[in-house]
Amino acid sequence: MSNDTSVKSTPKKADNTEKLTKDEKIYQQIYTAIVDHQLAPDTKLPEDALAESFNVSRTIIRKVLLDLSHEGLVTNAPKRGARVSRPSIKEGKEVFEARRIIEVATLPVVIHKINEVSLKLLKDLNNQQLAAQKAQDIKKAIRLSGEFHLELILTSENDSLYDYLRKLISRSSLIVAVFGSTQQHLPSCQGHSKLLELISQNDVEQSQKWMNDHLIDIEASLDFSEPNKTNPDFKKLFSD
Amino acid sequence: MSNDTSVKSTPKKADNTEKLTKDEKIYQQIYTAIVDHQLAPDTKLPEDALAESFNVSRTIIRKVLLDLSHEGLVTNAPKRGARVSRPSIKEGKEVFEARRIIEVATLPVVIHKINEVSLKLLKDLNNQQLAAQKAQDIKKAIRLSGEFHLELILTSENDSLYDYLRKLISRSSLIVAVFGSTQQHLPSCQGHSKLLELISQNDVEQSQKWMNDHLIDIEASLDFSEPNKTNPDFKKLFSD
DNA sequence: TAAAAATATTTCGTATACAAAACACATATT
DNA sequence: AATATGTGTTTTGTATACGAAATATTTTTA
Repeated sequence: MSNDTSVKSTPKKADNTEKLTKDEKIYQQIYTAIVDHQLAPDTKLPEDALAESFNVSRTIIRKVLLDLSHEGLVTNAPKRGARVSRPSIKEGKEVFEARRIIEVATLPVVIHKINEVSLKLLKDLNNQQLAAQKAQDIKKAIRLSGEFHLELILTSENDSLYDYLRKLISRSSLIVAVFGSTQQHLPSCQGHSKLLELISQNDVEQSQKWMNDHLIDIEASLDFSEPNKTNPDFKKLFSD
Repeated sequence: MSNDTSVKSTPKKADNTEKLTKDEKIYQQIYTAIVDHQLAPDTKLPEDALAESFNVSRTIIRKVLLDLSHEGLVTNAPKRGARVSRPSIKEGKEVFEARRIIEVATLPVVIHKINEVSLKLLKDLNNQQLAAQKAQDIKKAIRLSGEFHLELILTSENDSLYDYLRKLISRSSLIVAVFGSTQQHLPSCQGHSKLLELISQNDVEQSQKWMNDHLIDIEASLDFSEPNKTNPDFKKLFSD
């Protein structure tokens, strides 16, 4: 299709009434399956099989996989096909460092430009997230948390930054899939309530400090210590 | 090819000895033509014509154009083909705002991690740029300036940020093509010398201030006032 | 039996064919 | 004359075919 709508380079509200072309629908389905952890890292994504299950030709699938690789969710190895990306420890740390830099440095603009409508939307998202947490629906809570961070930067009215943060947050889902500790430390029981308060008070400095700590908290809930599961340590495994 | 090497998602030195596949070579050629202003914004990029001139099938060209659209250099309109992107005024301002945010906020990491080797490389790049400016080779100076900014962020050792800044700098070239004022204000006669000095002294605060001012300077050398040439004002044009 | 070689099978990379949409131009209509 | 309609051409979207590389399987050999 070669259109760039499937790339979602423009921030838009969840206006699901808009028509999606065939490849955009397929993109969305695979995208969702990956960030929702239904497709685990390293899962092979063979063109033939996908083409068959979506009833399209490989041409379409190849385009979708290429788009997903630009999003960082899929890794394409020449001549050996696409797999769901498995972020390395280094990549995991880099993504959170990038998020800290972007999200903290954008807050002054956000606070300067935010209005009542956005603030209400953010409060709604935060309430939904708190409800999901109370209901133990971790996945929903994580998704809503991501939406909150995105909605926040949307108020900066900078499409380029929005687009970049969207990619970082997508990749964060993958990173949680790989490095999320089993005991689910579940950071931020209070969600983003405190941040909203600070933003309402136009407190740039404290907002930035909160955001920085918040992202460090999330990162701290991950376990970057274990060796990458991609290369199992056979020596240790079979030494007896 | 569906490989992601053509996307250049990993920072690497200008190691031109590495083998490029056919589509990567084509990508590079079109990429260079665009950022060097040999292909002006809005120039149509018909698949057939490109396929013929590169002696490949449209399949390859479509992949290259898709990659370029992810880079932001090409805009793909469904069913009506690809064109060299013409950044709007809003996009132009956004790109420089994003650059300010990224490059200023990354400086603490850069200063923390920089070593003698990178510093020497940066000094070389800066000297080359000054020489190019003295020789009135504006295009070369601009290219070297971009390489300097990229090399700088490379020292932060964050591939994701590097990748994003690379895209922003590519798009900056396009923005200069569209909004660069004819009298070439030529900012930063001293290049990046002062910044290197501040970095050597580990002066985070002053470095950040310098970088912010520097990017504002560059932006100020552009003329965002004129109406977008894409939609010529016919009424004004033919009113006589 | 285990490693190596040969063969078969799968999967990817690319060219090509054809349908459908967009475009350009000529003709008709008011 | 300006807009509208129709027709032919160009260009894009998608499926498919085929060669080539990678993977899996079998056979051979030590």
